[in-house]
Amino acid sequence: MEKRRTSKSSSKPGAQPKTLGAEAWLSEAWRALSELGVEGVRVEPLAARLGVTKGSFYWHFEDRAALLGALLDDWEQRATAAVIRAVDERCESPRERLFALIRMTTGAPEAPDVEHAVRAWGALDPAVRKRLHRVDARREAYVQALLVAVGVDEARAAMRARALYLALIGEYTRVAHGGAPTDRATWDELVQRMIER
Amino acid sequence: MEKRRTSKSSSKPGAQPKTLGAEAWLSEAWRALSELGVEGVRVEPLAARLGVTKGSFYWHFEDRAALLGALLDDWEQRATAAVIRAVDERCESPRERLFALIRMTTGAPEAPDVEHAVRAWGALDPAVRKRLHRVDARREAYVQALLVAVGVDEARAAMRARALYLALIGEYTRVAHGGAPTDRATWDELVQRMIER
DNA sequence: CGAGTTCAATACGGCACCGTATGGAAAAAC
DNA sequence: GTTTTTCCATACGGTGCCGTATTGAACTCG
Repeated sequence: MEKRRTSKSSSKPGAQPKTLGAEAWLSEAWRALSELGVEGVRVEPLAARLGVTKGSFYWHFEDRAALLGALLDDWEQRATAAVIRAVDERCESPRERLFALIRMTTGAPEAPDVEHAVRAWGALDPAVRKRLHRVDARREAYVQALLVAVGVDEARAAMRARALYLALIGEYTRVAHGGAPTDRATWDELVQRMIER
Repeated sequence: MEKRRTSKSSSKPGAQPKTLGAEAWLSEAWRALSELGVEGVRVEPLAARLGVTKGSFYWHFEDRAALLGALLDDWEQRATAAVIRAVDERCESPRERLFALIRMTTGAPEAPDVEHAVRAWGALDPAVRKRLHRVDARREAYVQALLVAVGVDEARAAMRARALYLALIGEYTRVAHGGAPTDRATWDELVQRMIER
């Protein structure tokens, strides 16, 4: 038959499968994306690194575009919900949540590369732009809500949430270039300035 | 002889030359870079857009790498000195200069694309990273100096200069994706917060 | 054990691009 | 007016990548 891409193997989590699954391709693709950008996500080099040939790839994926699409889906899901949940679980007061949010997002070691790669990608592909907009809007709204909860009035909160988020994007970009991460004191200073009435 | 790349033609500024110069290639390369990223700067497509063939390109440039190098030189020269000079000429008080600086940098319509493209490029090429570091350091130092001149103490000025500059990078990234530019009020709010004692 | 299913190897045609080699036309220098 | 220089066209070989087609090995299940 010519039906492929069923892929529910993987024996059991914990036993490394001697046969590749789609996730293996995905994770290699993530590495390539963050290190080389979208243009670095190529089928044959990926295959070489995985120690297989293209034959495997085209069994798991329709084509290269399908892989890129899968990357986006993966990112959009994890980029927002996970962080917000973690912050909400860990802290109570909105003030603590703000500081925790900044610490988490600026502390994750591989986040900048991924984030920057996706953004660089977005400058090239309109489909990626849309997702970026959604994610950005969601994150910014969350920050704004925290600021309001702290006591900043709506209008100012919107402006400061934007400012904070812009700085965060800037930091991702900066670190993605190998720049030294901005230290906690600087972030605290900024957040503090944004919080005050 | 096999000596090429002498290129001092261009008749006179004002008369459009019927024959291409290196600058024509450079400006097309800029467009490609900002629209498509480094990987979009390819010799043959550029030639097609200029209505000539590769033969022309390899007369003016050693190879593709030389073109990319020329782009970097061009950028580093214009990216810092020009803006600082303009601001210093136009305003007197450091406070005014700060607001003017932000307005100029966030107001230039093609700056975000160029800036973001160079930064995306920097994530891939270590040689580009170095230039980025230099430029970033110079810009940040300028902002810090302005903050100190306004009356912020050194330590805080360093942190706030960083924060401001990060936000600016973020804005470039944002706008490069087709996001709406952040409005003046938001910038003024941020700058104001960074200025206050 | 034989048949189907799952995953990968091999081999192929095609495209886009790089860089080189060589020749030609038009302008500049003599 | 011939020679030289300047700039571009044409043609070529080479590479890296995409996607398809076909075959084959290993595992699964009857």
